[in-house]
Amino acid sequence: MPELPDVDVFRKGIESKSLGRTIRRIEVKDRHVLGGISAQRFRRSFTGRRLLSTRRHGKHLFVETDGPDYLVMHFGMTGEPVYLTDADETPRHARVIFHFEDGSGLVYNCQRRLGRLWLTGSPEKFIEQKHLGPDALTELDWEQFHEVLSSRRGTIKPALMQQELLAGIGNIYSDEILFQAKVHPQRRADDLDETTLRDLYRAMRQVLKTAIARNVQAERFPRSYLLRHRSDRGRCPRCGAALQKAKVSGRTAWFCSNCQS
DNA sequence: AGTAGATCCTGGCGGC
DNA sequence: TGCCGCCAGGATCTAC
Repeated sequence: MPELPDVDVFRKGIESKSLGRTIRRIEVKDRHVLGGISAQRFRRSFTGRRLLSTRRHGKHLFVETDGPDYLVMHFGMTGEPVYLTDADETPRHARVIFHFEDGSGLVYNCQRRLGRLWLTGSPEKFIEQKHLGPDALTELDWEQFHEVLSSRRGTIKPALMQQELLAGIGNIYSDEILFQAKVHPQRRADDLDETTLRDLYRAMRQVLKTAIARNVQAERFPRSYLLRHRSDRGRCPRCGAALQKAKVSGRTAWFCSNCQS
């Protein structure tokens, strides 16, 4: 579930709660979440290091340290950072805990264990190795967006979600963007005319920015957003019709068949 | 080239 | 009440 806006909010949280702190000790409670690195190597790389800056690319978060390695975080479906003061209890699904010298802590919490932590010497190389496309909000301009999608022969929804094409959009926000742009999730990408693609690009930027500005709290989102209504008895906030649910390339897509053509 | 389907993963929920 | 199976969905892999 953590998509681009969620990860950006996580990033800001880490900035304000953990930046500048020095790691005194690292507890790897579940080595399963470490992406192909041993717990020893992971601890050795980051113990004694200070957190210097953060950066987000799509759904990935990079934390720069004063050592040679960046910490890379991906949150899967249920991952989140949790910030501890010395009095706080460890959350239930703590997988890795960074204890800082001032007594505070940063927990990588992840219920379903689909998220991962890595280390990398270079975010650019990491992005390249993972074949991630440009960040949907900060890197993808209209020309690139047009180029990527106007030649796609497949369905629009999975194209928006494909991280190799553009990075950051998942199931929830692809539905929202398509709804705002009034595009049916099952339309072919190369079938959309220039104007519709423009609408889609504009909706993408507007939705992502709004979600970040509202701190990804659904109750603070505009009423006109699909996000607040995607449930079995949900109605379209625009026309009032019952929302439809369909499997589109293996994912549940919510949409309004009246508004989205 | 693109999609479908299985897999990984856990917990909540519907159905019987 | 108790248990089974389904579903959520991000990413990755295989098969077509």
